[in-house]
Amino acid sequence: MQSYQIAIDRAFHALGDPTRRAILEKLSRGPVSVSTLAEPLDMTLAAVVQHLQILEESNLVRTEKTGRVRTCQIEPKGFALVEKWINDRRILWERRFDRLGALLTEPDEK
Amino acid sequence: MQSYQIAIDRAFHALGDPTRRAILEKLSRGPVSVSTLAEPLDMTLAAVVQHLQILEESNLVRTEKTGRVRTCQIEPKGFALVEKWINDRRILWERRFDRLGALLTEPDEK
DNA sequence: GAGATACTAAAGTTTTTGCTTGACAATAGA
DNA sequence: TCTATTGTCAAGCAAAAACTTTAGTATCTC
Repeated sequence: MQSYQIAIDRAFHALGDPTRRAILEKLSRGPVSVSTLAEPLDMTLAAVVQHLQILEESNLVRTEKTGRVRTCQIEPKGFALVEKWINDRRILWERRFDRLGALLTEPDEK
Repeated sequence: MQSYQIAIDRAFHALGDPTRRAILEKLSRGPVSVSTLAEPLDMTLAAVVQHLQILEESNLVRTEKTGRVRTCQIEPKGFALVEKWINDRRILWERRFDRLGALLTEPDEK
């Protein structure tokens, strides 16, 4: 399996683009085909497919082809990774904040 | 105040770069100066300052200059925004999943 | 006040990204 | 079978992003 770091890199990079986030917003309402996904977007189908490849490689989207239509849906794994990264940071900075609070409320502690 | 959409765009774009995430990782352990932040990174100080500007504009970092040294620290607002976006998506796709589950466990429902 | 430190600002270069184009494959429906 | 639909692939291009260079300014320390 690919390293945690690479997976994090891919997921955050994928989320960095507004078009890809728009795709994810639509997919969170339910699975749709590539051309349905492309329709409201002001770009060619080929461009949308490229975005989908990036989303799939970062485990934010899963796709499956049946006949000639590829259906796309949300894949929670990538999201979980991103949330974990943020949470890990928060744990660190909140722990610091707690220590600071303790220091301020108990200034005589040795 | 800037629109929610612009704030989201900035925060996700800022998090998309690995160097900026490395900066955030360091800052979550506590406030540091710009040059301390730059030291382990394989780039010039000027480049780090540019990253910091982006992080500050996206409310992920707050900085304050005292004398000649600028001290940087985590600013939770940007993180909260990102988490909210992800959570909003999850609410949608999990609701769908629940309905699907109900449909599968109670197939005779009219 | 002289030198060292800690940045800042602007311009230029290089790399990456997002997108298009055009040519093509596979499947569905008449 | 022929035609429209749905998607794929690879090459190329323009804009954006990341980074460097150069030339500063402000402040600290001696």
